Amino acid sequence: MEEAKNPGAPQERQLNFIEEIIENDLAAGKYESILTRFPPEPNGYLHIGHAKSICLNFGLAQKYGGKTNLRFDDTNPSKEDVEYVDSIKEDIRWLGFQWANEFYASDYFEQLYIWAEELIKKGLAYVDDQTQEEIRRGRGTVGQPGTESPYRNRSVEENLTLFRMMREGKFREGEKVLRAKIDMAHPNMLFRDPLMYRIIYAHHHRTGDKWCIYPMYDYAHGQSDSLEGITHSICTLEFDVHRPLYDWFIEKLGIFPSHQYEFARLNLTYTVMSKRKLLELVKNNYVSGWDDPRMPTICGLRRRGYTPESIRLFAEKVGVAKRDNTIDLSLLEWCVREDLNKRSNRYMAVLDPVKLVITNWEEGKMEIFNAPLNPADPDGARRAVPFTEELYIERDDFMEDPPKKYFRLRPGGEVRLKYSYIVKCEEVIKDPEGNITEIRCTYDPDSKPGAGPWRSVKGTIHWVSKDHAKPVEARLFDRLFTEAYMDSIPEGSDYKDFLNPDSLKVTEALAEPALLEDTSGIAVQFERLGYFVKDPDSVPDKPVFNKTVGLKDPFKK
RNA sequence: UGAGAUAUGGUGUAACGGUAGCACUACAGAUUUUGGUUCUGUCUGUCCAGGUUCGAAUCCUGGUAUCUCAACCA
Repeated sequence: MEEAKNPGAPQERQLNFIEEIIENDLAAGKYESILTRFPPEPNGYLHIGHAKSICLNFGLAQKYGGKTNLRFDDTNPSKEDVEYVDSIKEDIRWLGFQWANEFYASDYFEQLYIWAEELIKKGLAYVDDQTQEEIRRGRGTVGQPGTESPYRNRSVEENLTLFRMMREGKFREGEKVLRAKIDMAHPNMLFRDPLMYRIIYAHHHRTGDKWCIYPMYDYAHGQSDSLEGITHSICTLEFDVHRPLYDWFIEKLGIFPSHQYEFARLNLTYTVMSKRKLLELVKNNYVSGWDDPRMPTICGLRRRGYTPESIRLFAEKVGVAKRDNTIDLSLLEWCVREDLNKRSNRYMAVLDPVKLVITNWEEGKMEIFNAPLNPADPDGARRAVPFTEELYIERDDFMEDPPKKYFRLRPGGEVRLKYSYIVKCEEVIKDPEGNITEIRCTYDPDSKPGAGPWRSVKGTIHWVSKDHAKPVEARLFDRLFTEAYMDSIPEGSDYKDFLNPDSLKVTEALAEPALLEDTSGIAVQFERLGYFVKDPDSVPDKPVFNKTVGLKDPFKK
């Protein structure tokens, strides 16, 4: 006998580069335990890209026995709102994570101010009177060095006085800023005397009107990390240019040396991932809200039927690296199917019903079939499905003139009604316009499951009993809601038509009204999922509107 | 002709000088009470050019491409 190459040993998952850094730090005794943080700005809802970051930060802490803080980066009151902090907290909890502390950058405004005065006293910061335009010009370009501000060499005393007056509200917005004094010719643009404070007269969602000067990101983030004792401050790639400045403030202040590490942010095919654009979709009513099932937001995905487990699985599958990436949407879809398929209950529902009458059925008779709630668990819970003379089936499960490989119902053909009898189509009834209104069939009494030998036919389709079925309200069916939307989109329409809520049409029927409350698994029953909002800026050369997931399209090609 | 970052199949991600592996996708076959699920198989890859070495995705040199940075956003 040949020996197995890898006897029983499951392959260990490779460490990503951040895990490697952490393991090295821990091994070297640099830290006793790690502390990470998730630092959203409360200016929008979290999306699938944030989910990657959340899973990374919280996941790392879990893996290495550390903790994670939630810190709202609320340094710009003109863009932020409590609505967003509430939704962010809800989404993180829903994803299954618990933060050790809930902090706000605004908690540190006083300390940050004290440190600013300290830097002024060290001659490392100054108040600049230049206009925004002058500052911009003075910064130079990527190719050319900047020029120093005429106010750059004020005395420490004057700077201190002016800065205090800024805090006291003695100046108008834009009149003065506090800048770090570094190097106007530095090759890294961020070192050309970056702004530390600007004047904003806006109501802050937490500090109210206490402040009229607000720290910039670069002046607030590193120190906030430091104050909390964050060991590994993980952010996306575009901040890598900021890292030297992050380190500079920490070094000049001589405070706890948090370190920043960058990974590549998530991009998904066909998916808008910019907060700005998502906000636009919401504000202009192209979608019903941040939780519209077509949105790539966490709450949108939730309404669409995605589970926390599936999103966490996705985050694990996409990996963590430093190169720019565009993940194929099919991976996300695979993740829900993977999760839902093995544990969700199944019910039959008909989206676009057409009546099917059993002509040789005893009038008034009802038979109850016993079906598994989850076919993957045949010994588990079961449900009762009533079968009567009049049924509904899916309109596209019947074709009068089917193509070669069509397995479902056709004139004279046979098909199995899932969990029940085999029926044969004997007659098709149409209205004057030629639309099919009724399909008349005979059933084979010997094909009853469990009674007699099993007979196989090529097709099996789902159905509901007409008199037992219940119309379903769209709002109860977020998953189908999406599907119904999708089916009503005319081919070639651009995204604005695509987003027209008036195009909604839902005509489902469900066998067991009592089960309405539990809609888990509906998506899987139909083996279909919808799509994200297309990027408004992308050219719709290849629309993906009607792609069906997991169910092969027999008419393709 | 500034600085920083990154280059491995269609898409992601491993391999840390020693057989380029895994996942998604696609395709093919088997099983199947939905064409789903499950199982099996197949296709496609080291940015380029030199060099070091018995041996290079990996080290060296030189190119090339892509991304980020010139907000009183984060």
